[in-house]
Formats: sequence, C-alpha cells, structure tokens
Amino acid sequence: MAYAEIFTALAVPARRHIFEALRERPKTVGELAAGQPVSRPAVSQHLRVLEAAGLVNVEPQGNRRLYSIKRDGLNDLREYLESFWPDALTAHGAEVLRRMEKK
Amino acid sequence: MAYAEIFTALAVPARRHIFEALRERPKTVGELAAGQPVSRPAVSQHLRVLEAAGLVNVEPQGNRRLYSIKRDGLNDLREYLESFWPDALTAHGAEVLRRMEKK
DNA sequence: ACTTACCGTAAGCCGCGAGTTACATATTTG
DNA sequence: CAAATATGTAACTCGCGGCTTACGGTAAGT
Repeated sequence: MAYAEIFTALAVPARRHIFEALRERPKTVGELAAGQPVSRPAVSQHLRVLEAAGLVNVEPQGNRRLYSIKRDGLNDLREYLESFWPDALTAHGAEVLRRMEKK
Repeated sequence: MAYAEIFTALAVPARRHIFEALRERPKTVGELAAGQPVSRPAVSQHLRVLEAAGLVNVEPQGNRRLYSIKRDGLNDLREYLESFWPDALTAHGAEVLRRMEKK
C-alpha cells in the first residue's frame, strides 16, 4: 500500500527531478535547489514528501543535511508493477535471464 | 519520457482502482463505474487519461466500449525503475533467478 | 419509429497542493 | 560573541484537475 505514496510523490515533475538528481550522488538541499527552477523552500517540502514515501534517506551533517536515494523504497512499486503480469516470469525477468545466458 | 504520464495517471486513487479492476478481465465503462464511488462520466474521463498514458486498450463493441489492460504500457515505467540501480542485476532480477534455481 | 441503454463531451464548481515570501532555528566562521 | 550559512516551517496565493450535472450521439431492443 506504499506504492500509493510513491506514485503521488513521483507524479510531480519537480519532485522527480530532485529524485533523479540524487542518482549521481547524495546531495544537500542547497545543491539540489541550485539545479532546480524552484525556490529552496519548495525543494525542502518536496524532500519531505519523498522521505515520507520512503524514497530518500537523510543524514544530518553538522550544518547541512545530506539526502540520498533509498532504493529499497522502490520495492513496493516494483511489486505493484509485477502484479499486473499473470505469470511469475515477467518481461524484465526474461531480459535478465537473456543477459545471463549471453555471458 | 512516457513514464511521466504513467505516474500522473496512476497517482490518483480512483484511476488506480479502475486500472486494477481491469486486472480481472476486460470491462465496459458501466461495469467499471458500478464498482466505483464516482460517477460514470468521471470514469470515462479517467479512462481517457489511462488511454493517453498507454495503459489501457479500447475495443468498441457495438453499443459499448470494452477496456482492457495494455501491459506494454508499463514497460517505460519498468525501465525508469531500473535506471535507479547501477548494476544490471536488480533485486527483482535476483529474485527471478532465485526462483529458477529452486526449481 | 420510438424508446431505452451505453457512452463521450461541455461547462462549471471547488478543494488540494505546488509555489512563493517571511520568519525561526541551528551550526559554522571570523 | 556576532555574522553568515544552511535548512525547516508558517502562512498565504493561485492555478490545475477531479468531480458533478446536463446534454448529445449512436446502437440495440420492442
């Protein structure tokens, strides 16, 4: 039931951009806001939503807070995705197997 | 870039419920509206969004229109998900392999 | 042909949430 | 200790979108 919050969290472009920006490396709020067309408080609010959805981690470091991607948070979304395929072996599973066999 | 529309499509509960209701079998608009707390026109509008996102198929059958899940529409979302893992073998891929080995 | 069933579209209302500015708090720096 | 830096929170505005009612159109039934 956590996928609901994940969908609403990633539905808004600004929030997706922030989340995607964390793919490179953990960043502070200021860093994230610098690469965004919205104000810094807006980024803070978005990060709160992302954190509530279990998509990011926070690690306070003195004066600033370092945000990073929490990959486990995407598991619920993945399971939800898989629930739409009747068989256990999904397209992605087949793709992984195909790569393994090629090696 | 289609995952954006998928996120916004599945972010609203009513639309998710409609989409999930199609897991059982293809249904008409009336059938879908019957199992929903919203009006039938609302369901129609939601179906339009789902169709624009490539998540459902329509097949006009005489008087009514039969909607069904379009699984390929979820591929973009899946690829987006995978883009957050550095290595090719994701948690789900590992799970699939685990099941295969058990057999 | 008339009526009924099924569905999409138009127009309008209204609440939610994304964004801003202003302010409060805490840590670092000089 | 004072100033600057980094971040969160509060209060407010405002536009988007979800929902409803009303209507139009097409197919089926009698």
